[in-house]
Amino acid sequence: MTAETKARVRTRRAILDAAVSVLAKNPAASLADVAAAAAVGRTTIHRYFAERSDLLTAIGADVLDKIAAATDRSRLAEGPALEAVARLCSEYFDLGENLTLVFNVPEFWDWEGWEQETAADRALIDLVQRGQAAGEIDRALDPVWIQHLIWCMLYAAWSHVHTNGASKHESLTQCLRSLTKAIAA
Amino acid sequence: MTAETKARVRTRRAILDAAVSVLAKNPAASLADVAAAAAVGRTTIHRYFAERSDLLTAIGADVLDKIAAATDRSRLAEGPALEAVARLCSEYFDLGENLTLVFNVPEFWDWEGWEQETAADRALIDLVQRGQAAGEIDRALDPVWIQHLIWCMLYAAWSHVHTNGASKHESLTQCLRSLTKAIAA
DNA sequence: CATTAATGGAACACACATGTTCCGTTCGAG
DNA sequence: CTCGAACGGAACATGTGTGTTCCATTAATG
Repeated sequence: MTAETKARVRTRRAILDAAVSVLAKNPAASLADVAAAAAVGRTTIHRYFAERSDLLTAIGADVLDKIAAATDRSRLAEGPALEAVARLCSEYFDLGENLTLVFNVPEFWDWEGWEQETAADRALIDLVQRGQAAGEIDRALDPVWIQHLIWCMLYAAWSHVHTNGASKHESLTQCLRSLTKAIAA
Repeated sequence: MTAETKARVRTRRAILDAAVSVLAKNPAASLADVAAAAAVGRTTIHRYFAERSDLLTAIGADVLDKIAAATDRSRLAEGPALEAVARLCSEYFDLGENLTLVFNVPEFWDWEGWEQETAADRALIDLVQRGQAAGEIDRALDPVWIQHLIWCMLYAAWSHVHTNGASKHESLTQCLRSLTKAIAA
């Protein structure tokens, strides 16, 4: 018998998903709110995550996994750099609440998990440098700034959807057009 | 004798400034934290702002004032549209913590104060439309999206300073270059 | 069917932010 | 100098989130 029963992984997922959804909209939400959204008792949450910080850490790790998966799907090494950037942004945009959560929840601003450079970070930086070497991407822009810019523009795109009621597709289109022009040579 | 003593306006300013500084870094900071930063007793804060929400409302109004002043200084009606946008961004960037505060404190996300269109909003939209009519600014981009984009890129610039230790000047330079290219025709 | 894992809910102690009251002290205008 | 405005600090009541314990119930497994 595995230590991780099917039931346990399912409820764990339910808690994580609900927490992402609730906290993305209200960073000050209580665990009772998360429990309600997950259709789970509040004590059950404490069974899986002893303290609130443990839940947040688990969420962070989960987001990192999703970012890694989205990066892999983007096949950054293939084709023109600008098109690869566009593919990556489309994938990242689909992270939805997982993306806005990182910006909205203060506990993630200086989270330890971001400090260490991930494979996804490395892949993006490499892609930008490849584009700069090939003359596709503006050499005057710092790759780290471009990385920062991409995340913030994706956040802007989602923010545009939520506050101005723009459609997801239209918002992403405007975002990609702006971003591509911003970093092009 | 005016109802507003010189001493009162000074402490009021001290509280507001301290609150902006503290809350920009930690949106969950207590009023005791604000009081300590303002070198003021906690009860004094309640003398000026009965409830926490009153303090936040006052901060919002103060930020709106600063935005209006910065917009006026930018003289958006003069010169090429792209240069006017750059002037405006430089002024807005100087708002510093007043800017990041609005992004970081959840209470401001759906604040009533933003709903009504201000003169600054109108001036920026008008400027963008003027630029589009003159062929300086990309006609395929929605003016409201551009407005959104400007704020988010300024936030990105400050974020770049804080997390990556970039210099303020260098960060603003990269931001302006990216933004100008992004919205140019 | 029987046993065990998994859950829900009540109850509790604890910590902390908030808002208020009260009183002594300090500062500044007249 | 004097008087009143402004302030600081202690104390208190309140509300709320957190983490824990305990017990009854339900679901899954063999």
